[in-house]
Amino acid sequence: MSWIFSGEKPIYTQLVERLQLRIVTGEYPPGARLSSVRDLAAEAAVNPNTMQRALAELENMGLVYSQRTSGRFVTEDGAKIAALREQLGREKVRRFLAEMRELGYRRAEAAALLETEEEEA
Amino acid sequence: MSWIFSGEKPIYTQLVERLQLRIVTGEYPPGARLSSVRDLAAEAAVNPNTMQRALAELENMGLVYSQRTSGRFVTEDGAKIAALREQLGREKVRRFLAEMRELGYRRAEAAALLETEEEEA
Amino acid sequence: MSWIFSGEKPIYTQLVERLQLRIVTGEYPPGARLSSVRDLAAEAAVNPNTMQRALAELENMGLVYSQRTSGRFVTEDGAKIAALREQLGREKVRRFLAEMRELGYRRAEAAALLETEEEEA
Amino acid sequence: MSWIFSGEKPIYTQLVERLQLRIVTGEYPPGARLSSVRDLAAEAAVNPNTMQRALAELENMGLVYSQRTSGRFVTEDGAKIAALREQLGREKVRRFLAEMRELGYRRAEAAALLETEEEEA
DNA sequence: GTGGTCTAGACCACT
DNA sequence: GTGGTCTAGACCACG
Repeated sequence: MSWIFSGEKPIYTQLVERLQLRIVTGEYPPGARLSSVRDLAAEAAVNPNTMQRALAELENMGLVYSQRTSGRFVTEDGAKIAALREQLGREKVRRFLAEMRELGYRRAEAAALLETEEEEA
Repeated sequence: MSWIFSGEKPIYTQLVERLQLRIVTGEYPPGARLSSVRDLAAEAAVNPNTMQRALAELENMGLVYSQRTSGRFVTEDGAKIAALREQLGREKVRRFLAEMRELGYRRAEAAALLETEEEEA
Repeated sequence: MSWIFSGEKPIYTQLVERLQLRIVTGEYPPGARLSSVRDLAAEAAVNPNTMQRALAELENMGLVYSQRTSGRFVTEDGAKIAALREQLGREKVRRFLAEMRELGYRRAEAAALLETEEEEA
Repeated sequence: MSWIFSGEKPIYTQLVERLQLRIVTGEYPPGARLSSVRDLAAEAAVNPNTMQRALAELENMGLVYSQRTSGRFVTEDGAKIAALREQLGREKVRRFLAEMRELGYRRAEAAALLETEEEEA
């Protein structure tokens, strides 16, 4: 996953999305310790304050928790992660359907087109 | 349809997309006369040259044709329009699948989620 | 043959060329009487003076001759017409070779390409 | 090669043709870096935007590609260049045959005339 | 410095 | 009035 930002949305928002992705896909597994804010910020080439803000957001959602002394960890609550995964999926689905409707596709047609599209490796 | 531009992509590109949408959805039916370059430009609040560029692009694709004195017209070639509609649809599908894959959804799962999503009016 | 002028060269020059063409191709056969200057001018939608100048040029070349009372006639000298035909042909050939040379084609290659080109009806 | 424009066709079209010629003849070899838009424009004594338009056209055809910061380059695809050379050649041939036909020459005769014409240095 | 985009405003041909 | 072209000049992102 690359750390490229779009300028369209605030950077911290994009950081939240990328980190959610890593959690949801298991790249950051439940219970895993995250790198330090400073290291994550350096890796993403953003200001530490920006990264801090993104992590606070994740903490707010209950996706990560911090222990004063030992750092930040991904939640062990698998259900929460699964729920996030579904929520994000549904958002994508909703946007997809909206865009297809703009093109004049009803859901059935969109689904049909989906079936005939080859899946990449 | 609103004329709001994102700054992400060049304006003329976004103009092309909006106009394609209008053609594909039949808002501009085959054979219909478009407003003049100047009028369309005024409507979209862009420079006439920018609108001209977008229209030239559409002309290149064979979606519209221009007659010296009487204006620009949507192609009467329904197959071409249908092909564009499918192409645009496939692009959406491809991007959707890619995004879902990022979330760890394979196509079958994505399709399943699609089926359970209520379709808006 | 249409009477469309290019603006590139003087109109009377273009008239000369068109009339030469008609003579060379036999559309105006040897000895044939030409329409009056006024009629020809009307047909070509040019000023009679312009047509007059073109005809004078043709007369200078000996391709047409005028009889005071009865009008203008195409020369009966078949050799002269044949010579013109060849001269015009050679001019085309020369220009063709020059253009092909610009593209990096030597004569043999140009001739080869010529052979493989289908002749239209 | 001189930068003289005919007024018959748009300047940017003529620019495209001249540049194609330079590519096809190898004056701009495959992979070669073109001068900057501004320099080429100055050389041809046209507005940079006009030259830009011509270059964009060439880019559309895949004859050149641009790299954000370092400039424009001739394609390395020799086959593409060869194809263009042949296409341009065929166009000349077709026009030549059409003109000869106007003079009453069939292809065989035109070819014969071609053979007897001295090739210039 | 490079390419790329956009605006503003003018002029042309065509009818 | 229509589309089309051209110029002039500005601004941007990328390195």
